[in-house]
Amino acid sequence: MSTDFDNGFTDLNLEDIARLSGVSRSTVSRVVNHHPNVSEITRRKVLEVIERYNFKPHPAARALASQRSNIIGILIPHIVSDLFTDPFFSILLQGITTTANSVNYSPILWLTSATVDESAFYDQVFNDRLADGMIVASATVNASFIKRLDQRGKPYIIIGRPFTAYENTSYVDSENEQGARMMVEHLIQQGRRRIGMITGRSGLTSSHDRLQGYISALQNADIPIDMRLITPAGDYSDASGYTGMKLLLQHRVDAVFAANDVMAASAMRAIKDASLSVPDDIAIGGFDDMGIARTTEPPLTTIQQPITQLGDYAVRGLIDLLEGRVEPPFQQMLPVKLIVRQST
Amino acid sequence: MSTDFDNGFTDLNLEDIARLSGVSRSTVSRVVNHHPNVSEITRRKVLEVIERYNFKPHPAARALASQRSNIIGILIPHIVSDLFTDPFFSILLQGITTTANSVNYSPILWLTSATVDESAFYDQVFNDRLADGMIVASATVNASFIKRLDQRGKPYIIIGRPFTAYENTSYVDSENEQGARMMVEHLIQQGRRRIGMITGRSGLTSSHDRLQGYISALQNADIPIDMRLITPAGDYSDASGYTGMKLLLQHRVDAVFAANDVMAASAMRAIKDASLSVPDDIAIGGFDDMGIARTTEPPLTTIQQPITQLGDYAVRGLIDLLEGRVEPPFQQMLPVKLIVRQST
DNA sequence: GTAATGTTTGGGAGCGCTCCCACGAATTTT
DNA sequence: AAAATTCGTGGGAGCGCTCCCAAACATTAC
Repeated sequence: MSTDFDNGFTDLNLEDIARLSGVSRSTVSRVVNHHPNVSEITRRKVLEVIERYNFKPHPAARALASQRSNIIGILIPHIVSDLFTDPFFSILLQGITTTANSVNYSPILWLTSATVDESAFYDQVFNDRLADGMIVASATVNASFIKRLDQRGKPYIIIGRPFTAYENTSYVDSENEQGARMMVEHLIQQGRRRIGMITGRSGLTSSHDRLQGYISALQNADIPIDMRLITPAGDYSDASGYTGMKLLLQHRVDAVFAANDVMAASAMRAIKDASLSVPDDIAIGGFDDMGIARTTEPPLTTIQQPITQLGDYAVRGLIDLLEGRVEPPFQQMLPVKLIVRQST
Repeated sequence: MSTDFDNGFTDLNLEDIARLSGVSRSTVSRVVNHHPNVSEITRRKVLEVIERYNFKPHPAARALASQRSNIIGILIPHIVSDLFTDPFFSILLQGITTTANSVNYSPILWLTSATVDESAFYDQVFNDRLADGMIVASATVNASFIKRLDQRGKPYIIIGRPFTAYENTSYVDSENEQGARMMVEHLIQQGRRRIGMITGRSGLTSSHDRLQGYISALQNADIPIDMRLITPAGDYSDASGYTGMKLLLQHRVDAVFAANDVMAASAMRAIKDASLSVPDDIAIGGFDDMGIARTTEPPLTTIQQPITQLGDYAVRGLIDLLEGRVEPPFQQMLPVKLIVRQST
């Protein structure tokens, strides 16, 4: 079937294009899908008709026949408040979407939210028959989550290395440990010796890895680890940065590495409130290079994460998995960069 | 066809369910789609089998046969930097996604980004054959954009009332004008008389409407409009709030209404840098009730927008349009709320 | 020259649904 | 009582593609 002007829109199918260009349905299909065995002359002829009528194959028909939808699911199982305050997910989403679109995939979105029944939501997600594969954007996935992901039988990639069973799961992540080490080495090189750390939310590999980097930098420099200089209760929040810094002030630190920029900024406030100065009395280093790092006073030395590329690699890796070009697990760590500003 | 345990997953089709429950394909289809004419006993029998095998109809097959995909496109044609700094879109996306999922629709995402060829991107979006309808989240759509949207022949809803031709286009928006009026009336009620305004980015209906609300509040109170108290170059950015406030300081204002919270916060910095105090010397009101409004010193009086509901209404409106329950244009303005904190 | 191989093309079957039509059974009307 | 209507159900056709197979033709090898 094919009504020519459906809502003022040409809406033809393969068969119509075939008729209009004097070839068979199969040949048009070959042209559309860039199959090799089509003579140049036929290809041109068909392409011309396709272009003239602005023909696009019907995605549902294609999906049904080929059993591939060219749709990838993006799951962001995060609590609302994180989305509010943290542009990380916005940027990530942009990276994923841009790359997906450029390789002819459409991203469909699953977000949890406070108002929704979690278990029903996950049933929906895990029973989805539409997406060819999925990207899970969260570092908090646990073993049972990964198990369900595996049971689903379709490729997936996690953004942020998970703690559990990660030997066999596919992920992309930033070099958190190396970034933290770079930051602390930088502080040491500036002559700082009593270097404190405000840690991230426990249970996340990013927090773990950043702490690890801090420790290894100190060890490499033969500076003894002083447990009192590591705040126990940091959780990436503004508030925990402030209270963490208050604690560290009692131990006469001359530098502090905060596990993210938000905490670094609130630590700076705590320092000022104690009538001390950054970086003269205490140097501050952050992590993430969010917008806030540029607006603090003084601007914040921090570690830049390649967030957009995280999304980009996740999509490309997933598609490689999907098309069988690589075998799981697909694992990729992306380099980070030290951005020196005036806080150190 | 139907292999029973495909990747450890039951993956049956209608035909299989029909055979397993001793009825025909058609009857199963009726059960799945909640058609009325199925006897209670048959329905139960079929539902039991469906549940036992966790059957879900194949979305592509369904879409092909019914010519409806239950997918809605979400277009956010915004520059990167906005996404970075403004949680508006994150919250909106969450609202849209949550509602869509709850009514069995899947949202697919289109985001522009700096690295992508705009015209190719829009060709892709406007030629999409997958989505049943789309939600455009941007107040900057112009007449030619709306024309293409109309030509596409599928329902759409714009979030944010557009300037052009809006009589016939469907949109949902917040009561920006009314919100601004409420804020300025509040300032007047607090005894303020020289009330300045830092405007939003020109070309957006939100900026226009908020300015309009400011003007009408003053007029209602018989306070003459002083053009020098309206900054010409506000654009919703941190920087423009600061410079705008610097300008207003030269005209001895006793209150300022900033068209968003970001500018209100930077205006407060400008006031402090001039050694004046908020609210004693100058009261400040914002708009949006973003997270920042709670962390300024003092906390910011502002107007709360129902962002999540904006997404919710957009989805519901779109589906009503899709299913022919309402005729376009679907237009809806959502109420806003004055949140009084300590800055006024 | 013929045989073997490679290239290009068309047609059939099938993907898993929906939707229409038809038929028999149950129910209501006359 | 038969006729008319409603209800419940099954089967066929079709949605618009892909993919396999075979036929037709061109090319190369022997």
